[in-house]
Amino acid sequence: MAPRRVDAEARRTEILAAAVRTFARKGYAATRIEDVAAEAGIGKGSVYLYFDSRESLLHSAFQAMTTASQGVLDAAREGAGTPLERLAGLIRDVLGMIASDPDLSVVLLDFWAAGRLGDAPQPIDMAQLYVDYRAVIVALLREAATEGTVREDVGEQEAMVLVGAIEGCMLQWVMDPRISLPGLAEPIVAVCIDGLRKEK
Amino acid sequence: MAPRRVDAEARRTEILAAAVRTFARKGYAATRIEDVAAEAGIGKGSVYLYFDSRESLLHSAFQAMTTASQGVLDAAREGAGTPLERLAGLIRDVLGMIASDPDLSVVLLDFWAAGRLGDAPQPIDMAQLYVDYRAVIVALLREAATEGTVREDVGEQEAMVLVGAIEGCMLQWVMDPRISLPGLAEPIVAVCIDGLRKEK
Amino acid sequence: MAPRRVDAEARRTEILAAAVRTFARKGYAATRIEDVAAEAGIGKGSVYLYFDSRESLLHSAFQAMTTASQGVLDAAREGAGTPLERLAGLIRDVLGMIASDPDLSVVLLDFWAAGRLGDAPQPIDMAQLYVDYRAVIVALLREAATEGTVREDVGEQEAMVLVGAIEGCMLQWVMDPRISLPGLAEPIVAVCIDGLRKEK
Amino acid sequence: MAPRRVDAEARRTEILAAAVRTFARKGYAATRIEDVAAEAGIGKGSVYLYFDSRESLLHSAFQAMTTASQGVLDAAREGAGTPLERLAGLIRDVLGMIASDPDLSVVLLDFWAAGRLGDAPQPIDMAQLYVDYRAVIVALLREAATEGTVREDVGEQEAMVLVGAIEGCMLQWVMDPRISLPGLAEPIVAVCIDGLRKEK
DNA sequence: CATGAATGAGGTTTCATTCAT
DNA sequence: CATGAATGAAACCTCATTCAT
Repeated sequence: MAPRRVDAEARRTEILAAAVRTFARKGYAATRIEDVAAEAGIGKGSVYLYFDSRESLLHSAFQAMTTASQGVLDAAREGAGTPLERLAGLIRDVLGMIASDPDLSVVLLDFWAAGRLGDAPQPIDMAQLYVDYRAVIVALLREAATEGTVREDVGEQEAMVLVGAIEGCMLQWVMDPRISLPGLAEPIVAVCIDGLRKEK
Repeated sequence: MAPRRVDAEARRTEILAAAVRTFARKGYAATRIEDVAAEAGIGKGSVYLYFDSRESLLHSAFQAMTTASQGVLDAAREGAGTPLERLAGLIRDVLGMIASDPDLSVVLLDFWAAGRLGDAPQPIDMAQLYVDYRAVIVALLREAATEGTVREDVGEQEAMVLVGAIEGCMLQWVMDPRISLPGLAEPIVAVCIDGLRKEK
Repeated sequence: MAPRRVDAEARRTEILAAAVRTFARKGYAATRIEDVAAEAGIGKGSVYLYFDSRESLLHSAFQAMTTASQGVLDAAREGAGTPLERLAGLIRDVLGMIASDPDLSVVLLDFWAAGRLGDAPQPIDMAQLYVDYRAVIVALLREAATEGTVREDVGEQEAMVLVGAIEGCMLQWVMDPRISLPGLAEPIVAVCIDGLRKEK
Repeated sequence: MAPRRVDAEARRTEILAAAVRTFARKGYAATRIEDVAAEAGIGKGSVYLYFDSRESLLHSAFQAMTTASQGVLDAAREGAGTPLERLAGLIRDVLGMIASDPDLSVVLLDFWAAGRLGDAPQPIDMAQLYVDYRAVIVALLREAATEGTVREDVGEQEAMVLVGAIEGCMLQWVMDPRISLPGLAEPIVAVCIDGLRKEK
């Protein structure tokens, strides 16, 4: 019984990867289950052996991205170095993670579009992901403020700007893949942490 | 005849506004032509007297947003004041424009998701919009560099960070409307232009 | 607005009639929505303008049969004549009704088979129909008992036998249409009311 | 080898019993091969080692019922006693047989619904079963007529009424299991053989 | 023999679009 | 101009059946 649990898990992962590739290429709305099956090299019905529905494919992809993001956030929470160094590290890690799986990142566009429909039992809750991001960043900024390396009044709004810069850069990269995403890490650090203005 | 023309134009605008409201509420993918017609208080077939297809409604909404954006960009190009003042003004204007028509901004999620499908005769070219934004910002930054108010090496990447911060803040606001969007203008200016670090 | 309410009602009736014909010919299980549409001479999608689902077609057919049956039962309740005459009239009326719309009667086979699945919001409740039949027949039998024309102890069980004879004869007729259904009315009356045994 | 044969036969019987239970519970239309396999405690594919198809399960169940019925009919043909006693015995035997395997009887609903589709190589021929029933009953009635215990003119139609009463009572019991089916044997005998009317 | 993963035909239902009124 | 009934292409999902293990 259950001859190869590993295989079933692996197959599920293969299908999900095929789904992400297809979503990235055609967009979630235009992707048919049959497209995913063809991309995975299996029959249409087989997709349903591993996923309940087309929507659950999207949701599983979202879960994968959430898990990866949490890993990055954990690293930032537990990392070593000064707060601002860890913040810069977080920025680099996030962009690196995104660049390491471009397809999944492109599907972010569909997460955003689909996320607002709260009908699903487990909706795609991008808002929560941003809450988590901001919480980590706010903590780092407060720590830096305590150490006197940033302004005293930094808080939630500054975290929004930082998260925004990251997400907004990724967005521009998705729209125009000629942009080098990891190459944007330093400019983000330089602009948002070190400041645009000339050193006095 | 002339008044007719006005009426037709007005009717078209009404329908488009109804479409944007509906897209904002249910998302483009879940919006049926009949939903738009009901929101506009007209019959389903009448929508087709003013728009070619469901997709053209989305495209027209995109055009409206593009037009508004160009207005803001033109103002920044032609505005008075120092370059950094004009850049700060641009940031405030963009967020103000977005906040002034929240529904249209929510539909941005659908522009992003639909934009990548280049099949349409008139694709939704968000990438170009960001190119335009960056061009204006780069020009302002270069001007400021010439004046010596910012680092000499500012360029395209810094513009991406600024555009990213704006778009990324808007994104967070769309996902969580409790955020005050105009209230984010100053933090963006403070972080990205004035810098996070404590004044020495 | 609502140019022809009558037409819509008529169209619905036509489609239902087409559905009943198709169910009678192929059985409910083997009938596809497209079969019904073809029988009605319309497009597949048009069926859904008038009925929510395939199942609702069956349910509506059931309603039609129920309504017809209630008419016959009302006639028996309010009829004139001795109780046994009215009972005989009921038997004749039921068989006449059935024979007048053979298709609908054939669909009874599907009502029976589908009726037990109580998932539907308005299940096909044949059991209730038989309860109603038996109630009328018991009332007539009790009346006859009071008058002394039948045994004192007649009751629910004798009503079951009578209902059974009617339904069972109809069943045999459905399975073998060469049988004359109205021609069975007198034998039922003769056997169940007048008795099989030779007059002493 | 010989014991193998027995095992195979027994396994087939088990599966069929599981199928009948499942058909009775969910109806044939809603029963999946997997449901039957689960009920039998075996794998889905194993069902196909013993039965050709889903439909053949239904057909085999029908065969089982037919065989049981033929046994009852044979008993009536060869039984001892007066014709009317043997007829009464037949009625009791049929109801007893039905009550002894309620699940199989419930599946009658599906035999009826499926029986009319003559596409199958071995159709479910309920009509023939009723022909057989009537033949036996007609023979008994004619014999009774010869002996002078029933009217001279009894024939096919009276047999239909008797078969109808039996089948119709069973139908009501299937629809409403609170009814005691064996308890209906005496009322059927009393009404259809002894007569409803008061003894003079 | 036994299994259950894989398949794809087939059916239901939706909805963008058309067009007669 | 305005309408909404009609259409049928298209997509989801199910499940009977097969077959490699």
